[in-house]
Amino acid sequence: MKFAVRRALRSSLLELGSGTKAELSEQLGISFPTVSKVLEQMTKEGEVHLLGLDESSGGRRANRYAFNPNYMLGLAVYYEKDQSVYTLFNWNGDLIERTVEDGILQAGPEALASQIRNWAHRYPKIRSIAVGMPASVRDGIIFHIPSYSAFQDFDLQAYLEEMYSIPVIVENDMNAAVLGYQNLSHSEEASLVYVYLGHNGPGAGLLINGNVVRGRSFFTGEIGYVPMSGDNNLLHVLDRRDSVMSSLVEPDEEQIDALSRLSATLTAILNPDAILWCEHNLLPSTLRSIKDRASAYVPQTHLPEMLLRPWEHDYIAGLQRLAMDMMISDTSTFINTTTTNGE
Amino acid sequence: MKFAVRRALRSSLLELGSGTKAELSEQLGISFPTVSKVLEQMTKEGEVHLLGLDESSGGRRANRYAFNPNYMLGLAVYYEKDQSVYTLFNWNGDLIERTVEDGILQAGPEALASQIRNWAHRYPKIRSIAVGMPASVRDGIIFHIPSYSAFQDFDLQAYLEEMYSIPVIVENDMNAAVLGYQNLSHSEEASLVYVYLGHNGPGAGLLINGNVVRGRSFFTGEIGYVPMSGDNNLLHVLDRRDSVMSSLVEPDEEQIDALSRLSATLTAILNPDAILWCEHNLLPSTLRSIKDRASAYVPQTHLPEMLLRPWEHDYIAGLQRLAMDMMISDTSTFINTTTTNGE
DNA sequence: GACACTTATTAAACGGATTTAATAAGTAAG
DNA sequence: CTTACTTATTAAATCCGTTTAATAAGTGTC
Repeated sequence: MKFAVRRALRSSLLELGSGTKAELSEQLGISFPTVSKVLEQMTKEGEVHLLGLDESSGGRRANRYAFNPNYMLGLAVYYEKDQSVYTLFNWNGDLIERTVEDGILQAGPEALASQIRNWAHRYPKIRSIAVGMPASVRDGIIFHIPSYSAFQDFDLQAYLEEMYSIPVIVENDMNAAVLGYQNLSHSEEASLVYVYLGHNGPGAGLLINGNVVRGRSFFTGEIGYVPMSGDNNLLHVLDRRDSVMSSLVEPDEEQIDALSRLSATLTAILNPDAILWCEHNLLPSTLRSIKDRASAYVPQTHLPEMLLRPWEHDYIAGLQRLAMDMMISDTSTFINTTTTNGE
Repeated sequence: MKFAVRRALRSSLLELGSGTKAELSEQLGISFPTVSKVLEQMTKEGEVHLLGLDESSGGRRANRYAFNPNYMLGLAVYYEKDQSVYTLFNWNGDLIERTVEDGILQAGPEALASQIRNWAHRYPKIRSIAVGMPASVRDGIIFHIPSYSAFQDFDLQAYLEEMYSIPVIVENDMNAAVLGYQNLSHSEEASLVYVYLGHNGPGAGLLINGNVVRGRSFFTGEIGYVPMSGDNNLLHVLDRRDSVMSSLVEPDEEQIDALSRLSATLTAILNPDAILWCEHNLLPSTLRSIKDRASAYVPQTHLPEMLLRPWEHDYIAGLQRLAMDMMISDTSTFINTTTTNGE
C-alpha cells in the first residue's frame, strides 16, 4: 500500500495551497497516472476538493484541486503552572477554537487526560494532538520535570495515544517555540536559538541545521549555567532580585553584559542564523544594548539576527506544526472510516 | 538502473565483512532474487569475491561473498603549513601507502594538483579523493583561509574533479577529525566537540546529532572568541606566552580555569556526548584538572566524556570515511561496462 | 544407499508504478 | 465553422522488483 504518495500529495498541497495533477506530479517527481489515481481517491473520500478549472494556457483547461481544510483537525495544547491553553485548528492553520483553562499540572496525568477527552469527543475529526510541557521530553516520555513529580518518567504520549487512539506528540516548551519560529520564517535548514528568561530561570531551545538538539542528558539549553565573569553564572546575574522578569525591565549594566556574553558565546560556538528573545522579557532598547555590546566580543558580521518574538504565539505555532506533521502521515482513512461517539 | 541496491550491498558488506545472499537480503529488506542478481553482476565485474561455502545449518550450504578490498582505492590527503600527508587505503581501511611531503599550501592550487596527479597516475584504481584543509569549506569551495590567499573563494572540489574525473570532497580539518572520531567510536547520532589548541589559535569541530555544523558565516567553532572572566576571551588567556602549545605543557591556573569554563559552557548549551582534546595539546593530568574544575560550574552528571585523542589519526580517519562514503556511491562501473557480452 | 528433511538457489507469475500511446477539451487563425 | 495546434486526461503497454512455486544441494537416519 502506498501512503507515501498520499503523504507527499498532502504536504505539496499544504505548501502550494492548491495544484493541478500536472503540477503535483512535476513537483513530487511522481508520474501523472499515479498522482491522478491517488488524487481521485482522495477526492472521493472528501479529503480533497475540486476548485474549478484553470485558465487555459493554450490547450485544454486543467482541473485545480485543493485540500479540504476541515477534513482533519489538530489540537495543540500547552500546560504551564498557571494556565492550560488549548488551540483547535484546521489544515490551513486557521484557528477553530481556543480556550484557556486554569493550570492543571499539579493534578497529574489523569486530570490532563480528562480535559483532553472533552475535546476528542466534541470534535471527532481531531486527528492529532501536540502537547507542550515545561519538561525534558524524549520519545513522548517526560524525563525531567521540575515541580510536578506525578509526570516524572511518565510516558505521556503512550498514555494518551492508548486512551484516544489518536497520534500524540509531546514536546518541550522551548523546543516547540523554536520549531514554531522556524515554521513561521520558512527557514528549514536554519540554526536557531530561542532564549527564555523567566520565572523558572533562563532556558533555551536549540535548532541546528533544522533539527532539535536534546543532548545526552537532556541538559541542552540550560544556559543558566553558562559561566560569566568572576564566580557568577548567567542565572546568578539575572536572578539577583526577586523576580527575574521585573528586573529586566530595567536591567543593570552587568545583566546586559551577561546577555551580550551569552550572545557572543553562542556565536563563537554555533554561529547560528538567529537568536530569538521573548518580547515580554526584554525591551527593544535593551536588545539594542545587548547587540552593541556583543559586537565587542565577536566580530559584528558573524553575529546572528537578534529578534524579539511573541513567545506564546511561536510556542503554539510549533505545536501546530508538530500536529500537522503527524496529520500528513495519518493513515486512519486506510484502516476504517471515522467512528464517532455521538452526543 | 538501480545503483541503490549496489550501494546498499556495498555498505552492508563493509559493515558485516562478508555475507550470504540470504543474510544480505534479510539485512537490507531487499528480496532475495534482487540481491542475487546484483551480487552476481558484482562478482562478474570483480567487485565481489566468492569466499567459499558456509558450514551447513542443516541443509544446502550457502555461498559466502565478500568485497574485493582492492577493487577500489581511496586517497586521503591533508595539507598543513609544514607538511602534506597522503594516505592511500583500500576498502578495508588498510593502509596501502603513506607519504609525507613538505608543505605546499603557499604554492597554490596548481602545485597541489600536480602532487595529486602523481597518485592518480600511479594508482588508476583510485575512485575518490578526500582533501583536508585548514580552512572553512562549503560544497567544495574554500571560503575562508587564513594565510593562503591563492585558495580564497576557490572551488577546489570542482577544480580537482574536472582535472581527474574522480569524485573529490574537501573538508575542514577539525570537521574531518570529529567525523573520524565518530566513525572510530561507531557513534552515528552523537553530538561531539573536537577542540584544537594550536599555533593558529584555538578552534573546534562540531558534530550535532551526527551532522557537521558549519554556521551561517563559517564562524562555528571559533572558540577563541568565547568570553572569559573580565575582559579576556579564550584566545587571550591561552596566548599570553609566545607559543600556545608550549604554554599548555605547564598551564597556569587561569588557563585551566578557562578550559573548564569552555567545557561547562559547551555542556550548558549543547550537552554533547563527548569533548575530544588533542593529546599533543594537553597532559592527562591537565585534563583531569579541567574536568574537576568544570564540575564546579555544571552538575557533574551532565558533563560529557572528555578524552585525549591522537588528532592526526582522527583527521585521517575522517578523510577516509568521507572518501569511503563517496566510493559507496560510486557509479563509474556502470558507465564503462554497459555491454556485457560473454566471450 | 534410498528416503525424509532442511536450506539455498533458480524460474515463473504477479503487481504496481512508469512510460508510451490514444483520446478529450480547448484555443486561435483563416 | 473548420482546421491546426496545444494541453489535460485516460487507456494500454512495459519495466522492475517482489511474491510464490519449483528445483538443486546437502544432511542425517534406518
